[in-house]
Amino acid sequence: MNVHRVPPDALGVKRRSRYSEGVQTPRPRKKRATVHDVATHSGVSRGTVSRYMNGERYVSATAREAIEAAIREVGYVPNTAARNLVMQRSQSVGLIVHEPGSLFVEDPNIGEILLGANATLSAADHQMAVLVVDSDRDTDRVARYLSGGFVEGVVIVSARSQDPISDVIDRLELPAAYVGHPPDAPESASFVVIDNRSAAHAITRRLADTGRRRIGMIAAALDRDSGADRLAGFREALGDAFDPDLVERIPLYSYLSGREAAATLIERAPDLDGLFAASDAVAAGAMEALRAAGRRVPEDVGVVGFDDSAWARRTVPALSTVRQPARELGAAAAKLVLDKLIGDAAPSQLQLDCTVVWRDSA
Amino acid sequence: MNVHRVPPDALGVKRRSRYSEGVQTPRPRKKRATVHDVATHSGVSRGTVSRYMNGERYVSATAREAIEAAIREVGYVPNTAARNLVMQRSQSVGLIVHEPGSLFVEDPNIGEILLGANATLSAADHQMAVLVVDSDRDTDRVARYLSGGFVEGVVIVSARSQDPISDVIDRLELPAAYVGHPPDAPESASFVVIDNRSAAHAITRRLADTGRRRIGMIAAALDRDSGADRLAGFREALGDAFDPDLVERIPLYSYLSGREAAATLIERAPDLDGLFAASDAVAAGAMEALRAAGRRVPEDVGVVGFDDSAWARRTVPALSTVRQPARELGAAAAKLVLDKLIGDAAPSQLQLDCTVVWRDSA
DNA sequence: TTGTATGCGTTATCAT
DNA sequence: ATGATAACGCATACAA
Repeated sequence: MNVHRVPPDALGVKRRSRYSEGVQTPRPRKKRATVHDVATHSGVSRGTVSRYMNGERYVSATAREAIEAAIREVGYVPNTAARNLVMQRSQSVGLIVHEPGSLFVEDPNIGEILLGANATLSAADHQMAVLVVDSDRDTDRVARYLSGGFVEGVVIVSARSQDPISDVIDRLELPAAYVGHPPDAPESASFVVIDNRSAAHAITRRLADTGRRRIGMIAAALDRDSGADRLAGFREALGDAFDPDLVERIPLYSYLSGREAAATLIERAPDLDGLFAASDAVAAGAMEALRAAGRRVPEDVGVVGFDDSAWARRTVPALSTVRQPARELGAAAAKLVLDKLIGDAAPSQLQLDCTVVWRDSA
Repeated sequence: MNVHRVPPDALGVKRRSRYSEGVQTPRPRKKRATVHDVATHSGVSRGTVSRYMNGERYVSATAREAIEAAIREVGYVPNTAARNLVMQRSQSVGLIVHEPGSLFVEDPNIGEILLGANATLSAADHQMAVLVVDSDRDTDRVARYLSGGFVEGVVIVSARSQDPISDVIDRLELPAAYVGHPPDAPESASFVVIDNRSAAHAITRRLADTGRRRIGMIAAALDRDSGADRLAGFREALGDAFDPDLVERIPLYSYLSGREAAATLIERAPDLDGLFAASDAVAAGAMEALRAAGRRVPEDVGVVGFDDSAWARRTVPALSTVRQPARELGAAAAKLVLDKLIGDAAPSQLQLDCTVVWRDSA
């Protein structure tokens, strides 16, 4: 009956009463060799072995050789848990992915973000541990994990509003950096975001420059910064030519809503000749609707998307879109955490530029 | 000058001499409250606090209240590193993703595998930590991490041939389960695989049953079991009708190589009327090439893929393919590790069945 | 250059 | 029901 309590108020998460539901047979692990074993086998003291391990000077050649032989002999492998305990550092950083399952699988950026963060952390010799939060139970357990000294800092990808994990991070004063900007983000955190507004501005401008007169938009996720900023950029780029009737709003970035929205839009405005979709998935859906309505892309309607995801290369014709520097986002977030780890870098907000990728759909 | 040596022979990996390249200012962390603090503040002993934390009986109501107040007061959060050290368990399992970057981003199954593994581990209240191996440096660091008691077991996804990580796992006798079957897998490990051969056989058979006479294949990743077995199943299904000239080989499962390979193939064999692509991404690329060459799918050429990834539903027409139970693969692998953690389950090999999903492309 | 002793924060074993 | 005390494996200040 192995029950462990996390102090409720300290973490601010619903307390879990049990570590494990089932039987908890503590399986007898093979005993591993310790510094002590190496010391006795090599005839030196533990201190000297430790010094050897940490590469300090003042280890004689004879001692070194004896130690190396002993290590081989007993098969010594350092215990990092002990090392962490005494050094108060783990050389590792958590990366929290907080997404409903389907999105995690679909989102093309997430993998790149992981890779970018890992590359940066790796260069600084920090281990990245990805923690996926997929249920309330996960939330709870991850909170315990974070509080346990496993990680020295954390990168958060796509945090939710009112995310309990954010509370924990805040309370623990864990150095953190967010990719994206959750509405209720803690003051102490740093952020890396893309400049949605100016990117939307740029691609809309470019669409207009191809001679399109009646340009509409399918705006999505207006409750998030990303969605709202893309609409703002679109509006800004069009200036006086902006027509509210040409904007169709949908809640999520999805293929299906994109298809429906486009159908509605061309019915309302048959003279539509340009379309900015808030994401590539939306754009793909819209292109399908346009095709079904007998409009040719790009001849009749120019279509542009956002993300440069796998969708963009799959549509026919290939989609003109905005490339999100996903890898750089991950790298930058990791860098921010590392900075906080070294000195006490002030919370900062980084904005990365996107690039327009012009293909055949407009 | 913080240098740490991993005993070369114990781990069998190239030894890293330094933990970090740059300056290593050990940033003064905020001192966190300990059991000791809680004990003194509440007027009970450390033992009692520990018992309270672990939910054991024999804690009086008065003691409980005093402890709870003290915890709130000092903001106590348990230190898992210390807990791990004394308990010799971390309640967490590593999941190693060993992929070249691009593949990690492209592979639709990896996300599902993660989710499946996480769900299973989560149910057993174990934390999953995803470790991505993307460079030699990563290999080294992950080896250290594994040896450090951070994780009690490990799930390995898509291990490479001669993977140094596998050596480490073997040497540490870390309970492990592989998703997929690396050629030089250690005897001690367990595996979860899909039956690539018979799945390839089944879908090829079905393709032939639609009346196709000249059936080709784009075979990928032949250095892995998955790739080799799919080719074997294809060949087996065709029997005497198998024509080596109709097989095009590519190194990776990718859209672009699929497109190129298909172009080559129809040039070499213009009478091609059926095509088995080793993955959906490859199939999508192939369909693009067929379209470009003026062939209609499925009228002129029937195309089938493998994976039932997101690709399969994006192609026009929708792709007939083989569904990989990716989520179940992850779940099963995690379960195997958990079993080893509880008792000493013998290494086992699990084979999961795939199902043919027949859509419109053939 | 090396050995000794102490502490890191917890759990566990004894007493009481 | 509770309090002392000994581990856990390692790093390090200090003594030698």
